[in-house]
Amino acid sequence: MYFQQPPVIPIHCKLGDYDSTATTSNGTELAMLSKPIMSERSDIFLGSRDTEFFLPIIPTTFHPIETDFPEMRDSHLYAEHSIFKGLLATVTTYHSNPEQVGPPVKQVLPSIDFLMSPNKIKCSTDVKQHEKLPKCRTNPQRRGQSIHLWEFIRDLLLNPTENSEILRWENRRAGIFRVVKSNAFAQLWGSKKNNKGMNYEKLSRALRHYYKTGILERVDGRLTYKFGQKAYGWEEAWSL
DNA sequence: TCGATCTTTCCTGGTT
DNA sequence: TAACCAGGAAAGATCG
Repeated sequence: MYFQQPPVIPIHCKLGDYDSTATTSNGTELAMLSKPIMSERSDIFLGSRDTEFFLPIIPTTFHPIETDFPEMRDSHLYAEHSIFKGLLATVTTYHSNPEQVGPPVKQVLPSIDFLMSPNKIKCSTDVKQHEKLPKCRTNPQRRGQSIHLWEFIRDLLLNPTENSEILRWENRRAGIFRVVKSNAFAQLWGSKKNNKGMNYEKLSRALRHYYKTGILERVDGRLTYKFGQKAYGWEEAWSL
């Protein structure tokens, strides 16, 4: 069963439940789970057993406070909490006794960089959302390496305070960006992929492959690229 | 196991 | 001359 609409999962995540955090461009904090978390129902837990994912740390006022964990298989209940848009991660919810309750339940969660600030959140009933998503290769052994190159670029651009010396927006609204330091850019990608032999020549070739798929578009100017129609998540949150 | 996808690597030739 | 761009070809890695 696959939930097309990303839910907010009302769990009580605390220090020790996650091994790293990320902050979105709008300041939303996310927690990357390091171990399965049991729900208040003993037969269900959220796990990172075969996939990695982030959970948004929702401000209390937006957190759907409930005394019981929602029924994982009840899409109606999930629809009530479907307030995020923009999906990247896949989450598998396991039942502790598969023979008793069936296969894992897969669902999708919002991108770490595509979350809207709480006051910008809009409810959506668009169940087709997930169809726009590319396949997400998630493997715990490849944590941190499964990201696609264009997603890596997008994430760098969405953290301008840390990465403006490497990548910089040329035209934020149009999705045009420029590589400031090509060597540093290639080394950063190489370190991400554990590939010491990466250089800008190779990296740029990979970028040019994106022209065919529509993830990038050609623009004039050296070291300048533009996100294409197939790229998502780079837009400013308030324009959604 | 196999096909699809996404790089990675190497290459030639052209431009800035 | 160095850095970059364009794109073909093939191989590697990973996934479903």
